[in-house]
Amino acid sequence: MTERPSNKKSNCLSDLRRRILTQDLEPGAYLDEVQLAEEYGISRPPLREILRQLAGEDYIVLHQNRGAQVAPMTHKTLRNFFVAAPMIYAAVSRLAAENARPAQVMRLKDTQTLFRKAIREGDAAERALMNERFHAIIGEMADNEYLTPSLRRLLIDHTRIGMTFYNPSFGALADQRTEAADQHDQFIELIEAGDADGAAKLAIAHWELSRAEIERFVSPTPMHFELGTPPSKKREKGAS
Amino acid sequence: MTERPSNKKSNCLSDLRRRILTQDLEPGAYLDEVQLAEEYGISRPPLREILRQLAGEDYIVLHQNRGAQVAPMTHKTLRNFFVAAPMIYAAVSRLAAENARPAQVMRLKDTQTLFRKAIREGDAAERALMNERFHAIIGEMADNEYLTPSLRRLLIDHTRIGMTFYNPSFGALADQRTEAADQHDQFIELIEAGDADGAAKLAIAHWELSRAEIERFVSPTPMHFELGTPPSKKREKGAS
DNA sequence: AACATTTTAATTGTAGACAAAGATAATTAT
DNA sequence: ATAATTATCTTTGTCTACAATTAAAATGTT
Repeated sequence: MTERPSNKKSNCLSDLRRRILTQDLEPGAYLDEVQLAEEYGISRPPLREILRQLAGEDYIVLHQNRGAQVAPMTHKTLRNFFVAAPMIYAAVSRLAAENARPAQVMRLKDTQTLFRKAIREGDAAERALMNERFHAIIGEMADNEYLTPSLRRLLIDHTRIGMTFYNPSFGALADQRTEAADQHDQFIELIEAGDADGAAKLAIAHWELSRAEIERFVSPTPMHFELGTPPSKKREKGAS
Repeated sequence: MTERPSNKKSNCLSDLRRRILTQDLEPGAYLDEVQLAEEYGISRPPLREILRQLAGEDYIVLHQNRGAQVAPMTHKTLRNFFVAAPMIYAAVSRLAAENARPAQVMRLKDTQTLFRKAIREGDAAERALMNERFHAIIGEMADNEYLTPSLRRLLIDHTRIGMTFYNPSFGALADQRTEAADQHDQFIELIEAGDADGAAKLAIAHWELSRAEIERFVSPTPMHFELGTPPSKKREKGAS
């Protein structure tokens, strides 16, 4: 309420990103402009600008005269993800090791600290967000404006998939998370050492670990992705 | 003037894309909201939505309280482009050959017809746009939402670079363009035949041809990219 | 009672007016 | 005359109100 307008707006933007990444706003959910505008203390025009930007970043999809929808997960999502992820992750990690700057490495270490803390405390959303931030920083390090768009897109769904499959009662995943955190430490070391080949190789290993976790959940049961609700049918509000 | 509002808006969006791709709006140029709003017969709020979307698509960059700037070309542009382009183009072309649908192939052929026509008639802008569309359709065929973001980003600058280096008085480029058009025909054949390896291989060859053209112009003289004008200095209007 | 049609309500899209921030011009002091 | 400060103007950012479109409800018809 006492914030400057632009702060409220950027806060709204980052918070909507957060809510989509953590599945607080679920894939396929429809967003209500007036409700969100009130919630973030801004009027509809600036909110609509934010929705357009989120659409450009592929967090949401806009439908003519029928509002904004959180980007749905389709049956093709996982298959396409498996094709693109290792290629982009490896390429970005390689470039990050070549181009990383000390200030960026510091931010990476800070994020890793928060990542481990979230694992310790069993905070699924925070863990997913810090993992996303970790890899987004590696993307910044790569400093290649032609690869970051796909990396960002991958991270959106990778984070959401990670939230979907999160199951604190399943003990085997605890080991998986510990190993993932250890690999993050290795990323930091390799990037600091400028070891491009090592970073690319680690990216593949890191990917394979994540892939194994995903496949373990996908294989036995049919995928429980939300299919996007068609616009003409009854629309569920995401922020109810 | 007699158009329905939403038509005016989508027309504005696509026309701004066109003007940026053809360098009618040059890299680094600043855009005037009121001027553009008048030009396209809409008010500022919807125009600002469009600018946000274009920012999300990386056509332009927004600066807090100092307006929208056409995405600048920096000294790193070409280097990063050379790293990312062959990888993305090859991957996308491979997937296109695997997944292309007949209706898409038809659109590809139509675009190719327009592409050859533009070459014949020496229409540089139209040629650049039809080349962009051709490769964007291949991107659609690939049907992988994680690769298209980077492909789109590459095509923006590839198209702009093509316009920059376009020189109708230089005869050697005529051969280059003919060969590029022939390769487009080969793309169509390979995609229709579902030859993934062939399409990926052709993508590399197509890239090498383009790369050679670019390097021929870059080598002798220093790059004549526009560096983005810093916001605090006097700002040139793009649509003057 | 089921279906089609009309009426009502809710939501999205747009416009014009106002507020705030930044850049430029003018003024004053040294 | 030059530099700093103030004032003006331009441009961006936001809000409220209105228009248009779509979804839902109600009414009427077969």
